[in-house]
Amino acid sequence: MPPFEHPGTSTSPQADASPLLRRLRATLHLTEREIDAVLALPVQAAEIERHVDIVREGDRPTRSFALLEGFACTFKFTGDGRRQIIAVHVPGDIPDLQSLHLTTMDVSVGTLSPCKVGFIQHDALRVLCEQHPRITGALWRETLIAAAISREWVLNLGQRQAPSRMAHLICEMIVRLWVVGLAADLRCEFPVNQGELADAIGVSPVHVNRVTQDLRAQNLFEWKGRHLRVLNWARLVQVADFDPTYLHVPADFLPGDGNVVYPGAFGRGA
Amino acid sequence: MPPFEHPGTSTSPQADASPLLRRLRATLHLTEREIDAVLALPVQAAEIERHVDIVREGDRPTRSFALLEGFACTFKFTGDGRRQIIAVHVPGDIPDLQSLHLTTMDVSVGTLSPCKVGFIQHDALRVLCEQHPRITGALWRETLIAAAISREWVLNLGQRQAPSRMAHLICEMIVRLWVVGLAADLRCEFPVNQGELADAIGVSPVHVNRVTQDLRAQNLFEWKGRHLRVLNWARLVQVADFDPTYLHVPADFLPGDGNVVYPGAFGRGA
DNA sequence: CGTTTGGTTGAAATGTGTCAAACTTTGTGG
DNA sequence: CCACAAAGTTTGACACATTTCAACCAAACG
Repeated sequence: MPPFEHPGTSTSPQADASPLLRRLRATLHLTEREIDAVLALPVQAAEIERHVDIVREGDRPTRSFALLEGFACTFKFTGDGRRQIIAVHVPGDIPDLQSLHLTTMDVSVGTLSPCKVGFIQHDALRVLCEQHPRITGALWRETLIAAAISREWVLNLGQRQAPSRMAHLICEMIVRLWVVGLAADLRCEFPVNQGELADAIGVSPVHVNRVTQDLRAQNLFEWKGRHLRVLNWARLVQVADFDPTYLHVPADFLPGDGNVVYPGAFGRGA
Repeated sequence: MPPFEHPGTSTSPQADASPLLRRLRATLHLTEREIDAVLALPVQAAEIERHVDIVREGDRPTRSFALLEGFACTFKFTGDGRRQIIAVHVPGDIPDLQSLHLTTMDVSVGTLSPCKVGFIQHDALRVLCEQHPRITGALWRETLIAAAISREWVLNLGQRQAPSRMAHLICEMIVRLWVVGLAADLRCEFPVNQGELADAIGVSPVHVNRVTQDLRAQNLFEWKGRHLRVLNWARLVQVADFDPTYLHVPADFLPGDGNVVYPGAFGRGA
């Protein structure tokens, strides 16, 4: 499938940066002036179909994009064609923000579902950063959280077995979607098939199938079509060995009404 | 073992930030003023023994540190006590720079060998960044490269088998050390034992032993004590499926005298 | 309604883990 | 400089999680 080229007729010429703004304001109190500056960003909106690459390994982009609606993922191939999904992106993310400072893409980003995205030229972002140091900090922070997530994935792939890996990915998705209001009631869109999940947790599609049945049998969640519903959050967290610290979300933004005990950095005795 | 506390008598009270400076200048031309600003940073030097934690998961540091000499690593435990080494740090790195913008550490950093480090208060870094936007960019870039490295580790752990994983880690170490002049002639310090290597590539120590013997038998490298010597770089790169793009090192800074063909982002036919 | 996409199953092959013991090297104190 | 302890490496036998292959089935789709 060809990569995403310049937006065609299906593209609305402009969009506002409000999802981006919402994201930044979640952790940082912005002044009027800063808010205006973000909203003044020239954003080129585009709708992109499922399973289309937006940027590819080797590209040298002059713009980044904010994911406004839908799901995307970052991935990479080994020399013999095995794909690893390295991150899943949810609305509000800026999946290729790193290209602002790293000229060559070392990964590809593609859509998992139909998406709405907003492209922003690097020049515009650079001006924004120069004039608003606190926004620089907030964007930098975004890239640091993305980095924290890949670090956790390293742990997940390196040390946990398939059932935990899978539960862990689901926990992460739920929390991140919860934060942006897309997983109220522990239900969410999850437009991924078993093969894609397999590429994300580093196991074969067949094994994903078996593990899924197992977890389903334990009544941890329902997953059908593009919809996911967690039935037993506390237990899922336990199976996943999930500690949300790495997501750097304030504690009161986490799902689980206070009854769920996350392992926590000090939960495993000294 | 207790974490690293306030530097004791073995600590020389100050050090200069020149290794840090060298790193920044590698990709960015700094002005006199910028150079002076970096050198003026108050750096508190300390010598730290092998196998000591410098920062721990859950900490809320008010400073970061530059690794001046020696090897360190970032790691994390699962709930049942399995350790994953998430990154290996070489001189010039700032392993916990993320704490500048993320208040709580989501990983630990510890020494692999005796190290010399230089602590820098976050306040000082923040002032530096405010006054020198290009230095902000360079530091941000450093964190982005660290992120790119963990992404590659995700691929490595998720899709490659033990022999490739191991070869890949060695290739990465060689390139990163080569860049800072510590792997001339494809030899370098590698103060890691088989158990630690196991934690880094996500396999058991026993299996590391077997795989090592295998790769050694193929005359790819010698590894004895704390010293590593690559005997067949081209072949090692091949076994590792190693494409150094993700390290974001200019091509002419790579080892291999031009005869080595790295797979490259487009080396696998489209 | 047929075609495509995605899910499910079983049996056999395999890479890696585990355990426990022996061996070798390195470091250290007498 | 030796002797001993500690740390690290090597081995074998066996267990097990996961892969592979191939077939079949079910649901979604146009």
